[in-house]
Amino acid sequence: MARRKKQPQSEHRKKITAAAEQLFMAKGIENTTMSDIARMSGYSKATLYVYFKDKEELIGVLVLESMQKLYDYIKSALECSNDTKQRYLEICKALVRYQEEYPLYFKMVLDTINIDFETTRFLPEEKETFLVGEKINELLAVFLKEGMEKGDIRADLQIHQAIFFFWGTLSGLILLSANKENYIGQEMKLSREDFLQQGFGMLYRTIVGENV
Amino acid sequence: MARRKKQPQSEHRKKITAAAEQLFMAKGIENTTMSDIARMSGYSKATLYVYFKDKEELIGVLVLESMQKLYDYIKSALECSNDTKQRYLEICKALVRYQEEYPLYFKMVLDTINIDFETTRFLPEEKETFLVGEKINELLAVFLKEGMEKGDIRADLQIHQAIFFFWGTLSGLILLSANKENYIGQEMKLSREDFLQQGFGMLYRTIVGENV
Amino acid sequence: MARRKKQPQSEHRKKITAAAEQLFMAKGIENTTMSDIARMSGYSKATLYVYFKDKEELIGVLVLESMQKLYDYIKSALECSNDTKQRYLEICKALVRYQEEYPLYFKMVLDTINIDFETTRFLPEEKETFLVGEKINELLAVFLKEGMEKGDIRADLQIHQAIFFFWGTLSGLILLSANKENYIGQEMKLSREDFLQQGFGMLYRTIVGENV
Amino acid sequence: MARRKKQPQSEHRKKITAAAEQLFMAKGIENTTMSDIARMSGYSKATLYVYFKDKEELIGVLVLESMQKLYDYIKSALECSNDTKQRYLEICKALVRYQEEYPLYFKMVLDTINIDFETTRFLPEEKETFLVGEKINELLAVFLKEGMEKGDIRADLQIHQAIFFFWGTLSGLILLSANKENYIGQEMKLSREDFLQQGFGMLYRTIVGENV
DNA sequence: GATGAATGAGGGTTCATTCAT
DNA sequence: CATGAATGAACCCTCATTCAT
Repeated sequence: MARRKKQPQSEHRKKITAAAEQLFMAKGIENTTMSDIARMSGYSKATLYVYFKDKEELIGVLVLESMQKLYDYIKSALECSNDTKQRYLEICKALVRYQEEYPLYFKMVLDTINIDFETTRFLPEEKETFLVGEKINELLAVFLKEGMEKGDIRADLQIHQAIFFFWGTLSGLILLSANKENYIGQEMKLSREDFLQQGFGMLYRTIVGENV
Repeated sequence: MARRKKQPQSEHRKKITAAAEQLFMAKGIENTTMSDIARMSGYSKATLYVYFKDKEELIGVLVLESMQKLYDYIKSALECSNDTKQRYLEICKALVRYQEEYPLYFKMVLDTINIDFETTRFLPEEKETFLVGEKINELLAVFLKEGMEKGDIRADLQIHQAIFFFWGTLSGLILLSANKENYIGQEMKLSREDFLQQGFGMLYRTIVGENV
Repeated sequence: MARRKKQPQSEHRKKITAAAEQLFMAKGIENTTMSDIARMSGYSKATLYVYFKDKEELIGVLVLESMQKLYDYIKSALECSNDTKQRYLEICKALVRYQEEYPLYFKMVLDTINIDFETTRFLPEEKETFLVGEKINELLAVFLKEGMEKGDIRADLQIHQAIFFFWGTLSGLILLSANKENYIGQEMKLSREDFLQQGFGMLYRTIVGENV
Repeated sequence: MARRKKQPQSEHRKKITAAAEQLFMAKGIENTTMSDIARMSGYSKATLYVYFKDKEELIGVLVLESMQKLYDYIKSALECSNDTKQRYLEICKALVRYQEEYPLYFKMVLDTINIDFETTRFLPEEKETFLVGEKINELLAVFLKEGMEKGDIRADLQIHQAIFFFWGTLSGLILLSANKENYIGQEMKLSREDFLQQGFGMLYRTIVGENV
């Protein structure tokens, strides 16, 4: 799945991505120039191109890394408890945390990734990102199945569908609450956290099983 | 609804926005240059600046127009029927239609609009867009209230919260289904439409009243 | 000497030049656009070109007007008194006043006007400005002659030369004192006025006659 | 004298400033575009921006260089002789030469430089230019003092004042004679040189001492 | 005469990218 | 491997000016 001689992330690549990360966060991806990254990472501009094919690849790597973090977050979330609802809420927290740490990639992941790998040109990193996404989906599938077995979750639930349903609704909720935090605070008498908490609760009810 | 110029939307502005619209759609906003727009609209680059202060204003006008369309869609949706569920589903359809017609603005509206008008610099178009958004929210508030009165919708629902909940979840769902249409088709045996239909249904259940 | 149908400055032309004047003063000539002038004068941009061939002509007219003012100032200065020194100092004051009122043209008059009318392309206004300049020089010539006759001014003075000498030195002094007013205040303990006063005095001594 | 880059004046900067110089001279600063400079210097437009932050800096460097030349000229002038009058005339010659070689900067130096460094934004080059100007003033101060000690120059002369007096009058004279050379030739029967020579002589008399 | 409409011809500046060394 | 040096290709925007009406 790898390509570039994978020195375990060549130290150099790490320094560069670290610098890029910081700058992307501070000024946005579009507003960060390769010069900026060169300056901050301590390499020359040309050297950046030794380690990365182009700016796109650099971004791709960062997205991939963030996706791997998300995988870790969700994995941890599932290990936190055995209670289905508890675990569900931990997953939500993981997503919130991801959005807070990587606001830029959160959107990208929802937007462009997971494209048709037959028809579209794509970076190897994108494919890998997709694969990590798949692994996350598997994690979620297992979680749902276990919940169903316990009777905590509706038995008639279509697992794949539910996963997508949650991806969509949860990310939509989180994104909105992030972008309109002020507005939410003013209109309702709710903090972002409380608003999300309630939203998460409502969504949970859509899959909740009979025996609850 | 206010226009700066006397001319009832000076034809020219229309031609220009139409060209811009098309190009934004095809290549994205960032990748569309004023030269592109000039070429496609049949005007010279300089003429563009006669009718629009700058690229930003052009975009702002387009977003505003789309928002007004969305308002119309939702208004129509509510007039379609008296049945609460029916009306809800029509609203969802309106959103889907909006996303299909204005995929670019759909994201923008969720992202950046509704900013703090005290602290941030903003275009008059942005403020107007916000105002139209408010009008949409009022429409939705009335809809929910009526549903509650009929007993179709839970009496304990916090209206403002519910509106935001739906903005977030519905748009998240629609966006996801748009971006990953292929993937959805492959993974599940579902068309985008069916997937959305089910999703809309699940979300409706979160607010459904006792007497149903 | 005139060309353009001389309605005695067509009212319209006056309004336009007045607007231009004000803007040139406030923002500099280069930074004032024809649009600015149109807006401020209440005419359309195209109308400006009905009354003036181009921006250059507009400037030319303004310079000419200023030159005519300077003529008036100097004429008045000479009528103030019969004492040669007194009159000299009044001329100096006239120049200072001119520089203060028309700082832009002061420089232009010294720079570019009075060109070779055989070899160079020139505006009719430029020629007229030149002619006013000549009239000023005649005024000064008479002044010097009268001073010489009274014995207040050296008898061996070459009149034309002296006039040029004073144009150069006085304008140099005035310009410098205008541009470096702050610096002068700090370095010496002198106001601009006092510095100029002393300078004018020193220059006067270069032409002063025996019987003083 | 300080250089930002390590390269001992990177050859490239020299080529670029040389091209700019030539073009500024021929067409004026405003009418010279970065494209012009690129073409003439043999670099691409983008390369210009590698070596200079922007057009302003390019100009600043040129002005600074010219100022340094002027310093050299005046220094040499003072070393030419021990006779006060002789030295004075050499200084005048230095100024004339400077004006002939750098007519553009001659004006700029008199116009805008020496600004308040507290209140105004300025380029490092501008500050340096100012500093060279100060060094020139010191040279002149020493010259005047020596002349006073010898009794060649009036003992009651205020040195700072005199320096400014000469800056103003000499530069005014030189500028006028440069701009109206033809006119001078026609009106009087004098070459520019002779006119200046006489003018310099007259000005010298304003400071000449008792024992002459 | 007055102008609304339109524009040609640039302007300075930026940036991802390349390549010889 | 690392980079200094160089650039092509745009980009957004401005302005004096023209011309049909």
